[in-house]
Amino acid sequence: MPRATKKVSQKREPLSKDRIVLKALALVEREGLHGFSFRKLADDLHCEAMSIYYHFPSKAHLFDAMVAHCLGKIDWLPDDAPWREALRHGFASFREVAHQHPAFNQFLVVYRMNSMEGLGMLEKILGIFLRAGFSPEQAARYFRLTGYYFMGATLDETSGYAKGPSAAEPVPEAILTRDFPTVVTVGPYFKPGSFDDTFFTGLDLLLDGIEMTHKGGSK
Amino acid sequence: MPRATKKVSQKREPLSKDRIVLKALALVEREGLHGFSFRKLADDLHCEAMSIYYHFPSKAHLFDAMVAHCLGKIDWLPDDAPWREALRHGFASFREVAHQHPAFNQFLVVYRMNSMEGLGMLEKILGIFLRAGFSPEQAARYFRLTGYYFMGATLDETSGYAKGPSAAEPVPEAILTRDFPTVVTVGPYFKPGSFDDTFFTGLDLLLDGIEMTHKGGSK
DNA sequence: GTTTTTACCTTACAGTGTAAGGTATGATGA
DNA sequence: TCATCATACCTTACACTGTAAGGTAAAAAC
Repeated sequence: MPRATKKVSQKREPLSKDRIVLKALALVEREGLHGFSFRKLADDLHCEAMSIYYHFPSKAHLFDAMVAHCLGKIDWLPDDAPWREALRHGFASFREVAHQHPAFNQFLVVYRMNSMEGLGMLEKILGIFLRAGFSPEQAARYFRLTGYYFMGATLDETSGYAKGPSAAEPVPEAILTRDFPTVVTVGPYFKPGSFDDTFFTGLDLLLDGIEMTHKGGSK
Repeated sequence: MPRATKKVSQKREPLSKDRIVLKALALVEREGLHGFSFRKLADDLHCEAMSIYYHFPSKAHLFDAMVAHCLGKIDWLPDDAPWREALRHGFASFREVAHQHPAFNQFLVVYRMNSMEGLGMLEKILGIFLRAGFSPEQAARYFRLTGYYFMGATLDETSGYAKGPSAAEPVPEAILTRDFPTVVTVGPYFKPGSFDDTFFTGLDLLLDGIEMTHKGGSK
């Protein structure tokens, strides 16, 4: 059906970047990344689509602001905290933010952190490694390792296999049990119940490995 | 500019699923995931957009087939290979495929593996863990850990920070050096030169950790 | 020789981001 | 007080998207 062309003329709070960003994030969660559009967002805001352009010159700019909003919610320990705790805490907080916006997280993980807020996050994490005494080269490498793991983890947790089918033609149950017995056997353990445990197990595994090169090498 | 409405009537090879899939993958690499469209694909195939619908009932079905094509190119060691080598080899091969299709990889990593080929991949990896003597629960967990890392790694390698700006308003050089000194210091080490090293360092770190629980626990 | 199937094309439609330009309201300067 | 200007929003229009509905020429099946 076509969307309502005439709106009831009603009092409504004026637009603002913050209000638009919040409604946009909510819309993405309601309709999915794919289902998001300026028209639907305008409906939610009780305004016309083009009014949004007064506040954001393009969809890309709006999405930048949404990323910035999410990154801004990450909690970091003070700079003098021990590096392992600082990393664990930062990643855990980031992960919580990702879980608050599962649909938007699909955008977040492929977002290149070249905005002010994105660079701020890089600065935070790289700073933790450098202050811990790692060389710039080590910092870059370990940032990558932990970042890889983190991105993949939140991505899978928010929109992976456990979230149900995305293939256009999902495999029927009968064929599943016949052709993929291992998947069926292991399937029950793919439930979100163990997400937390699994996540921190892997993160600690990586941090253990990183800590060992630290103690052994540059001390 | 509008695309040419009249085509030069010329001999051309008939359509086929394979030909469409290959051209579609090429188009995604040329124009990006965002720039892909059935009209452009039809131009490349020298046919009309709707002709593609004879072979694929929807864009989702076509993209499923593209995923299947990519997954089909992954090389796996025989079932009797040692589990660590089998995993390393499979992931390394998958990674090569991902690097052959960097733009499409953005779709691949968020793809839920519920298609025949996706489940086939799950079956392969879970099988490696089970044959190695891990319990189904361990298999699920370690599949997750390694999978998280792998997905994040290929994602960052194919479209991460090192690939240049994606933010609508990238931060100017001057502000970068002023506000993000750590990023600037570490920046040189973010070049793709060390991708291979970094990837296998992290993978081995995880496999080391996994191997230790194996030896210690269920032997 | 008739019918059916295959492989493609034409047209049309609702929805997309957004360029171009219009308009009501309030602030500012004379 | 009146003209001017900026702000905040809206209207219209355009080139694009995926795809539903239906048409058509050639090949295959009977």
